[in-house]
Amino acid sequence: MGRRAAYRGEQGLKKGQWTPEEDKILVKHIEKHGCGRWNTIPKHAGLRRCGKSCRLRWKNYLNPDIKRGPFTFEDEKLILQLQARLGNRWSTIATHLPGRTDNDIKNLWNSRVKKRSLLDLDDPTTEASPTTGVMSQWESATLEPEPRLPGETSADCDNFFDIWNSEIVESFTTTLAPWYESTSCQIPFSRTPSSSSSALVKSSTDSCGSKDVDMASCSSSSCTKDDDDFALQLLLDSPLIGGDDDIDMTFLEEKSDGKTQSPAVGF
DNA sequence: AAAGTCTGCAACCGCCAAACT
DNA sequence: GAGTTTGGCGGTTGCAGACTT
Repeated sequence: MGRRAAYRGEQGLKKGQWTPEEDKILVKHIEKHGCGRWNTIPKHAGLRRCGKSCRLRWKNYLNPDIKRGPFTFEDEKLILQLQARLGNRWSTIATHLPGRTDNDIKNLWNSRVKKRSLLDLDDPTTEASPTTGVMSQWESATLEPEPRLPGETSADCDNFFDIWNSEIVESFTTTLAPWYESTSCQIPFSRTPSSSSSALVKSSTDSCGSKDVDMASCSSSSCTKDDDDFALQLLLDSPLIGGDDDIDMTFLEEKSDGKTQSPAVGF
């Protein structure tokens, strides 16, 4: 799969799809010499590519550390949470998903957002729903690059996860109750007592057309895609994330001793 | 079976910041 | 300190395969 047919760019540099031969040359060179100065690599390796292109090819495709295959539900949930917290800082988000590249995450996000915005357009009744606010904020987050948070470190992100794992899921169920009741839905998630991480369990009944699925007893591999999609959809639809503030989110700030900075999309 | 449409994703582009001269 | 180079990032594009009609 490639972006465009290979062609020669300026100065005889090749662009477009990488061939298996080029891949082999690049991998061999990096295995032997490491990836130091990308601009010198094509010259030394004998590739007619720019350094940038080599770097990208290695980083997004050839690097053996890259995890391939579809994202799990947990991965997607994590991305959702991180995006809500960090905005479109894909490289930062990628550091929390070992083996996943920022490009993969970006692609996943873009396809999800695209899907969602089309759904919203198709269904005018979503106008009054909290979902609309969520999506418009996500989309605006895409359009307006969030300013870098000065001095933010991965430790700050970890702090966020501590908060998330300890408090948010609980708050998720309690805070959302009024909304789900108002929409005749049952709260779709409850927290498993034994779970230390952010395990969410779909309730066994609901009035919104969900199926009876116990997410806790269901590994990502044994769950059907529909189930995963359904659960993710509910997260996406949650008014908790970025809604227009009928919901008190101050517990986040209190819990984090002021470390939690105001999020890109309204946490 | 063919044509049209959709989706996933590899790769390019432009911008920015850090490092180097 | 100014100019240049390099690496990194996020946004976007468009091809190819999957799916639908």
